[in-house]
Amino acid sequence: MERENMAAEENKEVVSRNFIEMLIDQDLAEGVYDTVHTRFPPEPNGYLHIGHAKSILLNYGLAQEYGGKFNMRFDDTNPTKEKTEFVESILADIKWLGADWEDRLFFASNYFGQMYEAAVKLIRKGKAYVSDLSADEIREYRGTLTEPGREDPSSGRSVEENLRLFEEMKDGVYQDGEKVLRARIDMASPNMNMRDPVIYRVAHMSHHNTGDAWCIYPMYDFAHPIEDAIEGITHSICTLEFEDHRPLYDWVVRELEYPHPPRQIEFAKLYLTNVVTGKRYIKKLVEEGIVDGWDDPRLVSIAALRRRGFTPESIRMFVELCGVSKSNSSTDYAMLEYCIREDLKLKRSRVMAVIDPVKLVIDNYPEGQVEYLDVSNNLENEALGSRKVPFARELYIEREDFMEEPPKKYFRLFPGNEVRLMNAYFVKCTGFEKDENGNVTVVHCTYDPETKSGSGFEGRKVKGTIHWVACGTAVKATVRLYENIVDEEKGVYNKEDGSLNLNPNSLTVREAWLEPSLRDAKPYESFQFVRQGYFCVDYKDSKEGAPVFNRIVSLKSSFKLPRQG
RNA sequence: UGGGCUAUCGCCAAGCGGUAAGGCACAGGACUUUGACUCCUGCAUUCGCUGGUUCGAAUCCAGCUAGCCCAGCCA
Repeated sequence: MERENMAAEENKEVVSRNFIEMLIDQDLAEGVYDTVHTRFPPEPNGYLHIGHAKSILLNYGLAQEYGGKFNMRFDDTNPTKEKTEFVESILADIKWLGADWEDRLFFASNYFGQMYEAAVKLIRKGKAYVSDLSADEIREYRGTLTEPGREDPSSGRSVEENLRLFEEMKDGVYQDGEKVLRARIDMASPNMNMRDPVIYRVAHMSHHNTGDAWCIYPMYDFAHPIEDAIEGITHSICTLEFEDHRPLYDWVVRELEYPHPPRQIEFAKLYLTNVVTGKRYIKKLVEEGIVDGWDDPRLVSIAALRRRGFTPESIRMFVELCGVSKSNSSTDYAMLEYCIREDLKLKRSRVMAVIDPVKLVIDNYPEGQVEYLDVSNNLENEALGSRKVPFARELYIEREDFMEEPPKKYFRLFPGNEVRLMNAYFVKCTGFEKDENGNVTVVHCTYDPETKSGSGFEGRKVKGTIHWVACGTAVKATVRLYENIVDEEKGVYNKEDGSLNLNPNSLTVREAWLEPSLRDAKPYESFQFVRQGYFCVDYKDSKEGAPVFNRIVSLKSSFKLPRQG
């Protein structure tokens, strides 16, 4: 009995809850809500990036955790910025991340009718009025951060007149900017958002969803609480910059008298160190041809991460590891790298690929002989099975795996030294050839047939093991190695003009030799190239029989080769 | 004295009055068919600063300091 208790005690996971969970627990305990219903409400005006993943996974995760529901909703209240193509890409990205909105896909624009009625209700209550002020005048009347605003000259209109004017706005009587509907709150509020915010504007423009049905569109601050209330959202989770808007959010749901008003909770955005997320910067990179699109593997859009070879699991792990708080923070990119390595290490085959080749000739191995070695795909995960790898007299090995004059503690190939060829035999370096420039062209060695992998040979040990690929059967492939696109030393942004400090070495393209089994690797398929890292087949540039591999992430290494030359 | 928010290790982040979790990174060591992985070990006498309350403060109070957000008919 006592032992059981102790076991139970040990198994009790010490998981601390984030502050949002604490608030939800409290709401549930106090009976404010009896369920949890969240949503992800992007505006379809661009592609999603790693920062959005946090919001998506947080909202979806919370709904899951509490057995509630999660809605997908496009916050498409401003036709000037929105496009259908973004709707498609956003849905694809969210699906890929694994958040499931089931049958609850909504568009704010489908609520325009209800929003119009809501505005009419406010007018009837004397809580909203039509203003004749221009945008510039409204700004003037709003006051400044330290001075209160002034009463709008139009604010004294009767309910009847406001109703008529607002209907005329809807009917297209007015030009863009000629009239707006304002909420009547407090022009002297220290919170700028409460100084009679504009809640409806005139915009004669086709909407991606409603076409030309409307020429007036609600503003975010008015529309968002209504969207949440209509859908029965309980916890409307958004980012910190909306904190100042919460009083307005609450004002709207209160004045509109929704029975179970949603509650807004804010959290800090996810930032990654030394990473470019700004749309205008990415646009510039694309326009200048520095990257090959918004899904260039060096970027951190969801599409870019997917193309690079990141998995949804790794991103979920990353977001979880980052945690949720209200302090502005910037997570180290190394944490993302850790997550993808962690996710892939048991899932992917470990294969041999030589990305900077030099020839190795085994002088005592019969010419023309080819041996098919049985190689495990992943020693830590037998479920991945095994494959046949051809072995022959002439191989490619990594250029850095041979040194004429080795530094201390170098235990790869050098004259007189013996190493293991991974999955094959011990070989002893007997010599090498150089060209007229002094570059090593061929390394010579002899092998010991006794030492074949798996034979149980225990006669002697070697300190080094190197990977290889047989020349005759190797597949040539393009391999792309990435570094940070910005210069980490100088900082992301140039202090003088705000431009990006680019890293000229952000992309290295190499011709590599691969095991023949990789000839038919399919787009998005990924592998661990022994010692080189994890690589994924590019979906864009690979052709039949000629895969292009993106390096997802390199492996950690505690051995650094001394500087060449 | 505009308002709001934040401040715990190089980076995230627990902690909610009882004497500083965890992860990443980093550094040692063991193991190893790749110097990876795995496994050990180390890594905040101190919580932005200064006072106060208390037997006891990262936690409560006061005052300061620093950073972020707000003056769109964007979201």
